[in-house]
Amino acid sequence: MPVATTGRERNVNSSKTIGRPREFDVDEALDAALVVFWRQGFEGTSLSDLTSAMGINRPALYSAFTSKKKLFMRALERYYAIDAARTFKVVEEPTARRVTEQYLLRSVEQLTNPRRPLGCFVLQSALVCSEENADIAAYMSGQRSMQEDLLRARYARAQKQGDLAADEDPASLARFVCTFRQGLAVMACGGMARTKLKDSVRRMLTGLYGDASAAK
Amino acid sequence: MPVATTGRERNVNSSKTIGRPREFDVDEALDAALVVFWRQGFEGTSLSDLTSAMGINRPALYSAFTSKKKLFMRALERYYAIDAARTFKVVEEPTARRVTEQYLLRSVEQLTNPRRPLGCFVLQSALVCSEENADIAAYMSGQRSMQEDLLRARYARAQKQGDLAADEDPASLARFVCTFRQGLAVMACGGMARTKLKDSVRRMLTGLYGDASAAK
DNA sequence: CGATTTTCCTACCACTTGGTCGGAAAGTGC
DNA sequence: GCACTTTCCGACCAAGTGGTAGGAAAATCG
Repeated sequence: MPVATTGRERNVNSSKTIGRPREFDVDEALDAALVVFWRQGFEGTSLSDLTSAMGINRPALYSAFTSKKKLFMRALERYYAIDAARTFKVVEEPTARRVTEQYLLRSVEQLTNPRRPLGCFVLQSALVCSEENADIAAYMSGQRSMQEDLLRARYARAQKQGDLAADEDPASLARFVCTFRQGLAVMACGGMARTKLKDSVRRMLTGLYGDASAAK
Repeated sequence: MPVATTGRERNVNSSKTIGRPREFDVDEALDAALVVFWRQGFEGTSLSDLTSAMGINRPALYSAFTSKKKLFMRALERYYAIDAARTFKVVEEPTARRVTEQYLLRSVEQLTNPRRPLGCFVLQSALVCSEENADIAAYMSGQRSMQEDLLRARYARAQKQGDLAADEDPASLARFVCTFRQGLAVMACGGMARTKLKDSVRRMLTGLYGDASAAK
């Protein structure tokens, strides 16, 4: 469930604001922060890493984003809006099978987007943390399981509509698909090529639906 | 390829060493360090976290293990020797199919060992890192791909022996199995129950080998 | 016993961490 | 022009980081 709405702030270009106008674009700065968190993880990213990537200085960061953790949460929102939106839309596909196929194929596209860091922000930005930041690791884990919930709900609906076998367990199926997709994310993070990931997806779909699966 | 040999140091109980005897057991301390790195990741673990868990003070740590990174590498060795050894032995199974089945089932056992932190040390201790520790993240990524190499070699041998279909691609198969196993590791790290992981493994094996797969 | 070797441990090091203060600067409305 | 509002930014903060120095302590050897 992407948290939606990026860019609440009035922008530089919107005419007539009172006080000195902000000299940087909030969304651009946020995107720069997102990329650093994505590459180095929450705990591997220092305030200095952030400010130099964002092109602003420390007090500007704090006045715009309050704290490192809040900035991270804003970056997550932006990730959902910019990078993950297309993947989440697979629940709109007409059949359960199409949902699975498109979920995995779009995941691969997303995980190996050449214009972005490799892998999955939700996975690698905070898989584990020190006690001090355990809340963030737990939050990200919750975000991951929400993807599973989304699929489970979609499969359950498909079952009601007779589009999924009555003896199938939607929760188990969703869990299985998500588990595999997390594996794709790990491999993508390690630099595995898109073609190889797609080959694995092809195998997965063959296992689920038989040889006649569409490999796009 | 587990790096083997833990415990090169002369131990407290081995009689007659010159100089003041060490007051802590090196392997016990190493194990305590392993657990902390496992739970919090390399960058999420501070020297203070380590010394308090190991029950020693800072100079003792440095005299025994040289540096934080070297200690981490020693912990990795110990992980292979203590936690992963049984999983790696699956290559000794008689058939390719048995190798796959046992690899996944033993992985689940290992990932949810109730006497250990959840998940996979090799995955979660350093999935991504700051630039300063990028070497560690890269090293761990290499360790993960060595698991894939191990399986690929085993499948290739099986193919030579006629135990794996001639038109099968051992590299692709190994990649697929390893990708799924990394997914299991992520889910285990997030607290997914052993029974649910085994259910996913059952699905995976059914997809690979058909319904008559042994679920142990 | 004293000399030697090794470990233990308090105190310390320079540097980085996340975060803030307060005045100068750049806009607005009147 | 002047009051007002907001941002910019150098300087600063306490606390924590990985790592070390150096003397006291505990063992062995002769």
